[in-house]
Amino acid sequence: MSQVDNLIPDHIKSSLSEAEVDSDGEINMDRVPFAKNTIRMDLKQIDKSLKAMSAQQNKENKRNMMESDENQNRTCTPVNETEHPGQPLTPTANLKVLFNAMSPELRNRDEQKAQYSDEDNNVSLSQDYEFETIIEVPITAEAENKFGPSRKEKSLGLLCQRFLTMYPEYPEKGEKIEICLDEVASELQVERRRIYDIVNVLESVEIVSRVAKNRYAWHGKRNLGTTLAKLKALGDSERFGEQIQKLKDFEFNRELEEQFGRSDPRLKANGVDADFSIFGESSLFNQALRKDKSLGIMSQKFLMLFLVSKPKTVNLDLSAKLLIGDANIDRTENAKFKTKIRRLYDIANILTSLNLIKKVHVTEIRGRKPAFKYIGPDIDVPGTDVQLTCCSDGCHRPSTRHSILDCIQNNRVAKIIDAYKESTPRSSSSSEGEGDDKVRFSRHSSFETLCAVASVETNKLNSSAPNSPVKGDKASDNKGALSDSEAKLPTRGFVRRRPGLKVDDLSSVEKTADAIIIKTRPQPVKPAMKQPTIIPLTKEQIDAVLRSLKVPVPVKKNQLTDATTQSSPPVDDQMVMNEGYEGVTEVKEEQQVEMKELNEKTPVVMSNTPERIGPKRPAPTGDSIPLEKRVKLTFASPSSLGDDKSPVPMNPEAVLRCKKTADVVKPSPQRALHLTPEFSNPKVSLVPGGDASNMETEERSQGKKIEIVISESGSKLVSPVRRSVQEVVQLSNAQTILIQSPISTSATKSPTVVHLGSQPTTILQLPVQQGQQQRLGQMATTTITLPQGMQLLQNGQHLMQLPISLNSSVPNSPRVITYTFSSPQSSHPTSFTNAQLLSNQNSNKGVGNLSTLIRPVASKATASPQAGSYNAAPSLGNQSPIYLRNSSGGFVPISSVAVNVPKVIVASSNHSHGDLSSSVLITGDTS
DNA sequence: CTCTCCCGCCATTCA
DNA sequence: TGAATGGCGGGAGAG
Repeated sequence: MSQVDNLIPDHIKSSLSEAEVDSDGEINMDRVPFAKNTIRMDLKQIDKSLKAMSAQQNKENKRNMMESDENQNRTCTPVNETEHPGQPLTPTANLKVLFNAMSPELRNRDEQKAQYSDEDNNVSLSQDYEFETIIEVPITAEAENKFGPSRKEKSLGLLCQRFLTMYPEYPEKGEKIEICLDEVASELQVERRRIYDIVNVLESVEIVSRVAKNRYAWHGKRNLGTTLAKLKALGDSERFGEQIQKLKDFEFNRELEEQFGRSDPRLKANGVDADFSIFGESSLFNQALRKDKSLGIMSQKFLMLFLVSKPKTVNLDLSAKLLIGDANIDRTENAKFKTKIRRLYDIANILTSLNLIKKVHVTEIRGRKPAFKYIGPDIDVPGTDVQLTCCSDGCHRPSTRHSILDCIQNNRVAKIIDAYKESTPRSSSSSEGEGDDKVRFSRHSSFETLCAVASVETNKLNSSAPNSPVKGDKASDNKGALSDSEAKLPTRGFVRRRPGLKVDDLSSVEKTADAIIIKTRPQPVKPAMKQPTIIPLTKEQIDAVLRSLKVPVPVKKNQLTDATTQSSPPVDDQMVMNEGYEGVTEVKEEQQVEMKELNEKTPVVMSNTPERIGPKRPAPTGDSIPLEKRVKLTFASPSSLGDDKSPVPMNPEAVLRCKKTADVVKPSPQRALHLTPEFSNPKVSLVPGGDASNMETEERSQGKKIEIVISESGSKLVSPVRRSVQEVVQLSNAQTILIQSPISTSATKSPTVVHLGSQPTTILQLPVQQGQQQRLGQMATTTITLPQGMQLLQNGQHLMQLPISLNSSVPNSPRVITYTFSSPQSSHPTSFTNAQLLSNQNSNKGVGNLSTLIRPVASKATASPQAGSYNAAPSLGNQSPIYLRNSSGGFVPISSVAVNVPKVIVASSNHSHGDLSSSVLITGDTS
């Protein structure tokens, strides 16, 4: 140490804090970062470097001061810092030189000392920001790293934070704040290049918007909620959630193979191992153009991934793959991947500083992985300050190279706008925004078009009235064929209606061009039962958002029912309307029936009343119906039938409601059909803290929700004629039944009755295909997922308890697991072993969410011949099979059982996902 | 070693 | 045409 000590000039020594100088005057090099490795150099060299640096720094400071005065309002080109080779001009460059000369810490201290000795304290902050920071940092072990412009201190996130502190988070209405990039760069003492990075991301969330060269308008976070909502709507419309889920399945399966040597056949059968070119098909994820690689657009896509994911956690690898559009990209070799990761780090750091995301660690099969979790405003809950306007400040802003929300340069948006213009002659009356706050920033040459678009959007918002021409046209077209206007719509989907769809027990029916809403009796929404799954936007808002983006949305006849149709994950289906939204208040109270159209490409009506649908629905001829459809229905429970508070008259018809997003020309990317969405569905709605009695009450008082998913298999491995139905029946806030039954359209005639809880009678009727699946080569399975404790009929007489004993080690050793359950009425315990980790994609926040599915593998399959291709069956031994009873009095034997174990895959640092809820998956023969 | 991500070259876009 | 932007990847700090 003494040797090193001798190399340190006295003036540097004196600048060291006491913390680094021992009582005997000897420098404690252990507390001087980098000193050990860098301080061995000639004193003359050090002094020379210091002098050069000091002189240069002073020169730089003077220049900056002059420029600062000069550039108050001018747009200027940054000084070319490379004009002086060998003579770095910027502090950063100086420091780089210094780093080679001596410890940066020592150098900084020397600088600080010189700075503060030569100048008074009136030096502008911009001149000595770093120094000031350094001076005031207490010298602690943690703070040591902050001495000097360490790498962390120069991080983009920190820089962004400093940027944000320069302007009000929520500026007053009408307050116009302009940003000069030069000033900011000067203020923050960074290169312009870094400012561009920050501004681009801020622009992507509409915190700023560009108004002219070198000038931006500051909006703060006033538009943040709206922007996020738009991103979510766009992501939903593009069904990115499904894609993400598919990719997660794919990744999970691959890891499964790597770790355990086998993948899940069902996932494979559902196409999870299909190539992921679909990620590149979407224009939103098309990286072909330079502008599509913009940091801002990338930021929006990145945010979108969070907004549509369940849970809102994604890792960079997954994001990069999605953004690149190649799931098989080599993450270690591929330069493209590395670059993408770099950019995502940049974005993530900025978004982190915006408190939109935070870094977490996710434990997966292969271990702990870093990831980011969305922590921004929850746009899934009511109360979100989402305005009807494109932007909350009334400024129709999204017109930039760096926004996928750009409705000017986005062709699809433009086409939609044109279509609306053609079909809707209207005078542009603007009601958006606050009249006194319509600040429009004109940067784009197509500003006029921008205004036109804004007007169109406004009209669209206003056109929610029943007499909208567009609506009328669309609504009148209910013959199953595409109307001209529909065909013109540049949408990804198209409407395929089923005329005359009827559903029993409907309290109201809504028919629109692309949607059918089936309403049943209203059921009172108990405050305590408010679901965590709330869609914050009204239908009008969603429509407006979708229209402003690129997704044609149905024009509703009755807006009272529209708020329920936002495409969103099943979790969010519990729609509790926000009272703050006028015109939808009634809906709020009676969200009895929800038809959720999850697949925008295939708006096909599905009903659980086969006898009515069947005749009007042509028998499936395989490829005759290239549609995927999901319809979610909620049926009022008998006890609630008398409480009809619905203002909507009963109407025994169903309304097809589906977004017309299918691309008529381009075949829709095939979608995997799997249980994932349902399993992950927080719609299970386990209310934390809710007790059993409450659930029981709810079970009786509330209606059941049935989600029917009819989809053409997205897998290349299965027959194209295969069709499946998934039904999720929410029996209460705590119980969900999921039945997956490949059916033909005429096969939904034999509902299965599931006996639940204390309900003595029928609770659920599920269409079960009979005798069709084998002929059609379909997977003959009926899958029911029951939460822990749910009871099933056994032999049509007994309720069978299915207690699941979970071992905490299960998640870590999924290969060999034995589960045993028994019926209280039966002395025959049933067990199965050799369960297989099936899926990890369903980790959701909240109690009862499922992330990992364990199901038995085929080794002990005892499936009956009717079990078809399904290869999983429990070892039921010699005991009597467990049956599900169908409505016709027959019984459907259960052929397999699986268990949903607690979510273990995703574990944030606070372990908020470590619930031990579980459920049972029962597979039965459908014949 | 991998993970992060700063840095600035230089291509592209803009005015 | 020069200035304004910003894509990109080398390479180094951090862990």
